[in-house]
Parts: sequence; structure tokens; C-alpha cells
Amino acid sequence: MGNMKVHQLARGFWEHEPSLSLGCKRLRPLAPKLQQHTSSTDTVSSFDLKSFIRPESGPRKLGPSDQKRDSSQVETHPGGMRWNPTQEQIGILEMLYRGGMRTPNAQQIEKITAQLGKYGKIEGKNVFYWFQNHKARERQKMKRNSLGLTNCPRNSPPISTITLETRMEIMERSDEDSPYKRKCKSWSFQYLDEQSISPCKEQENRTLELFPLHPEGR
Amino acid sequence: MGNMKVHQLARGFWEHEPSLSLGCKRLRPLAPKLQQHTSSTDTVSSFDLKSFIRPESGPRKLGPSDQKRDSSQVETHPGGMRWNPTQEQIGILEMLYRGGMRTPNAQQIEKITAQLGKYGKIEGKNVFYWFQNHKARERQKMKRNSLGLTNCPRNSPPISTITLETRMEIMERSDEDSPYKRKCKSWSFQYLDEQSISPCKEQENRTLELFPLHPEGR
DNA sequence: GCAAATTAATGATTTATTCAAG
DNA sequence: CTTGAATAAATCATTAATTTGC
Repeated sequence: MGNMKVHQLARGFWEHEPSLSLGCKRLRPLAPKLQQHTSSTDTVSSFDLKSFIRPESGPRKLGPSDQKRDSSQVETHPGGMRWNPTQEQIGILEMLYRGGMRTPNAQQIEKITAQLGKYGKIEGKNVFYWFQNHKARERQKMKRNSLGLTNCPRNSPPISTITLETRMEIMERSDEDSPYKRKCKSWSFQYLDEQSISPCKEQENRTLELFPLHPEGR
Repeated sequence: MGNMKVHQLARGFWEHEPSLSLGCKRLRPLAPKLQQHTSSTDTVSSFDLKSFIRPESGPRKLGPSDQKRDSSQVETHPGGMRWNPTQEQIGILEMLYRGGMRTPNAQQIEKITAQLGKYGKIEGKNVFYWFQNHKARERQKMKRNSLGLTNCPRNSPPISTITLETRMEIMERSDEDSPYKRKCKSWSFQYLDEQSISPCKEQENRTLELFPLHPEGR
């Protein structure tokens, strides 16, 4: 609860970073590029490593002239940083959650995203994350409750009974979540998301040809 | 542990929820969200929950008649379950790792995957996972070493010197990994992977138009 | 009433664990 | 035992609510 004070403070410090003009590389001590080549008894050596390493870590911003990225193709992002769910979206997600959904697979996420897209901008990853977070937080909420009730510091005799029951419920939920039931889960959370299923345009029937993925649970 | 048998049953009940009043709680807030949508206020009810819930949560086994879903669309998975990297692929990946790469972004993964695809079947997620695992395991390996050496249980005087040196190296690497430097990371791990960039076909120059994603650091 | 300061939620990432194929 | 795959836990970061001072 009140433990989140600390970093709040520390937070600000990391921000500076004004340093080094352009590059802005900062941390990440210059990677030890020590190439191996030498040996390279294999054909691999011909691989263009450089091109890969380059764009790494962070927003490059080459060029001294820090042109705000307002160049024009700022990409929709204007102010829209993170997904801000609408009431309808939350409603549907919670409904699905209560319905038992916990870790939807790619196909399901696709469908859900399409549906929720009717009520506001949203991407597949938002759905994915929502379930992850909601599940985790429901879990810790329960844990907190159970602990608080099982050994409630003060005297509260009558509660004991309830406690029992609560625990039961907890166990159920806990199972529901079934940690590691894995088995053909289907990560395949690969999307083409940036599309973000445009805001509210009624793109009603999009063929969804996008996900041939592992259609089945593989 | 073995408590997960009962509620399995309870699952189905949640299905009703016809009205769902999407209102839901959402404790804290309560205000506002006022979507500019206007519409809403209900439409949600028309959501076809059923279709979503269905395929959920793992290997259900509903009902007595357990019809294996082996209907036939077992998907390519035949026997090839997990990615089995070739020597060349491993070589390149390690090279990149030594080069400093730790958590490649979508674009990088795409490029890497394309390259590695020349030496054998591979998907973007394989690359993603490889870096995750390699980073984590290098880390724990170091930790194990440092601990094991600093207080080596048995007597081993001569080793001490070496220990020092090893530690040095460790520190460096450790920093390299820099836990949580975040800042515009770029999740965007969305792919269209299943394609798995065919085995060894020489799809040399693929425009990679696939990732408009968050081109910049958001 | 209103806007800055605080705080509670919660979206987005990364790290730690765990499972299981080979 | 090694390591690819996947999930859970821990964190960070941003936004919505609430509080506070005027």
C-alpha cells in the first residue's frame, strides 16, 4: 500500500539525461563490440552485424538539430500514449474474465480486439496485457484478503467461519487460474498491431485473414 | 496442489450474464470516462460472449463424451514442436549477443529472423525467446559462479586469484544487462510469424514492410 | 470553483520461474 | 542436463481521482 512512496521520489532523478546531446545513448556502457571474427571458421562472418546493433536501445535521434519529431508523420501517437479503455471495453473484458477467460490465445485476442475496437481505439496487445494484469491483480487482491482475514489481528470470533468459506473460494479461483497448465498455449501473440484497428471507423467485417497463426492450440 | 478438481465444474455457470450491465464497478474512478462515444450506453449487450468463452482455458474435457478435437486440423506441428537452432543460427545469435544486443525490438527481430531463416526454419518468437533465455541464463550462471567462488566451501587457495578476475568480468557483464533502463523500449513484438519464413528458400530481400509499428521510440 | 500536488489504479515491460522436449 | 517455450511476479511509467490551498 504505502510502499510506493520511495521510487516516486527516486523517479525523477533518472529523468535527466540531458547530457550528451544528440547521441543520448547514456547508460549501457558502450557495448563491448569485441567482434569474434578472427576464428570465424564458419560462414557466419559474412553476417552484417553492424546493421543490427545500431538501432538498438532507445530512440535514436541522430543529428545535432533536434528536430522535434513533429516533422509530420508523428504517427497517430500525438498524445495517445497508452491505451485508455472505455467503459464498454472494460465491461466486455470483465465479462469475459468472469466468464472464465484468463489467457486468450492469438485468435481470441484478435476477435476480442475487433469487437472492442467498436468502442474505441485498441490494439491486440492491450487485450493481452489487460488479461495478464487483471489476472495477476485479482490474484494478489485475493491473497491480501485471505491473509488479512485468516489472521486478523484483532478479535473477531464470528469471522472465523467466513474465513473458511473465503478460503474455499480462493482456492477455487486459484485453481481457475491454474498456474502452468500450459500445454498448447499458443503464444503466437504476434500481431500487426500498429494497425490498431482504427478508432471507430466501422470496419465491421475485416476478414481477419491476418491470423493464420497456429489456429488451433497446436 | 491437487486441489484443482472441483471447480472445474462451476465454470460453465458463469455463462449466463445475459444482461451484463457492463457498468461494472471499477472502484476508484467513477467518474468520468465520459466517452465521446455517445452511442454505447448499451449496445454492448449484443456482444456474443459465447463464442469467446468457448475455446478457453486449456484442455477442458467437458462432458462424458470426450470428443477429441482431433478433427483433423492438427496443424503443421506434426512432430516438429520446438525450434531447433542450427550451428549457424546459434553462431549469429551469440555474435549479436556478444555485440551487445539483449532485447531486440520488433524490427530487429524481423531482420534477424530473416537472416537466420537462411540457415533453417525459424520464427520471430524463437529469436525473441533466445535472447530472453540467453540473457537470463548468462546472468544466473554468473551469479552462481560469483557465489561459488567467493565462498568456495572447500579449500582452494590458488583459485582465489582467478576468482578476482572472474568477478571483474562479471561486474561488467552485469552492468551491460542493465536491468530496467527501459525508456521507449518497443514492445511491438507482434508478428505474423506462423509464416516462419520458410526454411531455406532464398527470400533474400524482403522489404520488411511488415513493421510500421512504432517506428520511433513512441 | 479551480489548478497544482498527491495518491490510487492500472497499462506496459522486464525479470524470474517453471515446464517439458530432446 | 541443456534449453526452447510460456506463464507468473516484480517493476516501471502514465493517467485518472482525490485532496489541498487559494
